[in-house]
Amino acid sequence: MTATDSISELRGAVEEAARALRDGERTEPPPTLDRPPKPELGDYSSNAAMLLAGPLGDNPRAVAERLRAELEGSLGDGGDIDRIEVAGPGFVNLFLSDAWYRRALAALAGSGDALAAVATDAPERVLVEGPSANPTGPLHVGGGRLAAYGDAVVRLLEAVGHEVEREYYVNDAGAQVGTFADSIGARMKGEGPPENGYGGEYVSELAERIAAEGIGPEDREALGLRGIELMLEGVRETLGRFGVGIDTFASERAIYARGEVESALARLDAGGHTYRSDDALWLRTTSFGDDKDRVLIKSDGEPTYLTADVAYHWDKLQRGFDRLIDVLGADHHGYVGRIRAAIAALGGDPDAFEAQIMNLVHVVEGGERVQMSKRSGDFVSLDDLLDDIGVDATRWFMLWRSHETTVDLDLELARSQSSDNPVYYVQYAHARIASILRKAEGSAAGAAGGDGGDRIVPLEPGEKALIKRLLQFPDEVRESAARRAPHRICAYSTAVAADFHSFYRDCQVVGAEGEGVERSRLALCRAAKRTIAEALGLLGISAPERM
RNA sequence: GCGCCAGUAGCUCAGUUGGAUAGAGCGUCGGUCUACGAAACCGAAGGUCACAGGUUCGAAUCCUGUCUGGCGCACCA
Repeated sequence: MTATDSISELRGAVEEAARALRDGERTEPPPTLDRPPKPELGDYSSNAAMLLAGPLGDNPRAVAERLRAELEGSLGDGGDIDRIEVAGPGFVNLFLSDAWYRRALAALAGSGDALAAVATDAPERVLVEGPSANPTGPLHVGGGRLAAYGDAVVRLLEAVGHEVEREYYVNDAGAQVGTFADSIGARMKGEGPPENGYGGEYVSELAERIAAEGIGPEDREALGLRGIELMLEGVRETLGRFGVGIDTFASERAIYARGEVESALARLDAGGHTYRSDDALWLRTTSFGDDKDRVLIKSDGEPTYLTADVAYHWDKLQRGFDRLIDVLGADHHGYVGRIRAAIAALGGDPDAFEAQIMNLVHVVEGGERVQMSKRSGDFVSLDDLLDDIGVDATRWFMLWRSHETTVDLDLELARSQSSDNPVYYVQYAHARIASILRKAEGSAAGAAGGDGGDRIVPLEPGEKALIKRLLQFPDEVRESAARRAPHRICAYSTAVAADFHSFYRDCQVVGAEGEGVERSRLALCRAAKRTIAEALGLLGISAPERM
């Protein structure tokens, strides 16, 4: 038996009862099985009667009564329920027995991995691209948010059984490389940055380092290439330190070098999707839902950024991925229509392409926003942030809000190692449990293990609440993965920690009296500890044994 | 002007295939350490879910319109 079975069994029983009332016909959408808002309303609750009222032509409360009779038969025989009530507009509320809770806990304790049960029935090959920040400077906090998010989404997708690769697209071609080279060259000559150039302190350091390698300011190409190479090295180091693994770095130059841009252009041309106007080559993206057509080759003969990107996305599809997820900054959201259109024009499935738009992150200190601008060089780099508040707090504060909303990262809050800081709150719960388990190793019950299945003492409300919370984990992971919403995992782990702390206040664990009580509470502690660790693991955050 | 995102407690935000009296953290006020970690717990105050219509047994959630804020609307990347 696995952890989800306790919930799935109940859900199945409700669906079964609903079907019985409709002579075997299934109800669409399927009835819910939720936790009601208040404990007086039972352990679990279903809206099945309201859904059935229409088709059956009966009022919801009457239908609910019939459902209750069905369920009392099916669940009652197994001794799973204390009682069933009909309430409100027609909710069917289930009050579960201690026997059900003991079995649920045994199932939790018995499965070595809380996530074992979440596998999807439709695994996909997915490529997640991000943060793909320009290699003309170090990663800043915005890139860090893209990286943290992309990485958490990858972990979620892998947890539910998808086959995922992570890729970083390197813009190492085009005009910006020249600008970057000029900026480095200017520094070598002791000059300020050129107009629209890069002026950060790191450019000076780069200039020094590259000069020492014997490359002079006049060698523009070598300057640009080497500069980007070195920046990318730094990016890799930062990402590594941040716990973000990238499987492949895809080079824009390489896309050109392999002739993929030409072949993409040829394919678009052959499909009749391009035309010439004003000396430029245009892609008719409006045929595929874009607002206006886009230029592929400028009148000066140079391709646009879009052209390489189209070739790149086509390349990704050709590599056999079922789904492409691009993690993009909010300032790129105008871009997704073009890519979709281009994919369609190339004959691909535009729905295979999915853009996750990340909103901005503002670093706040003392109520004021710290300014960020790569051009002036006055920005908070991800490295600086990691030095300041550490990997765990950084990841937490970049993930705990929906990616669609802007987030203010309050340095003082993130730095504080106190109860104010939610990441420590969750980690503290984990460390506290670890401490209890260490203490229990000496006791007979702790050494014996087991799940307390022989327990006859009734369960406390705090124990039941925690068990229900832990049972929720697989659904939470599935939902978070499906919606690409790691912030839900932050909220969930906070809730587990809160439920644990309440349980801990009410229930003595080590040395608890009563047959099997200590054993069952230790089993609950182990399950809670493992769940917190796995939840934090999905976020790339550590779960310390001590703090 | 057009598009995307947002508008929920004093602040920061959760809350989507439509469910019961809308939640959490911070802040404020008041309690709890001679038992396993007080980095914790318990309680209180705090809401026209931006506004107006609509859909139905039921709307923060779906539809339409309006207002406000952020971002984007290149032969830049």
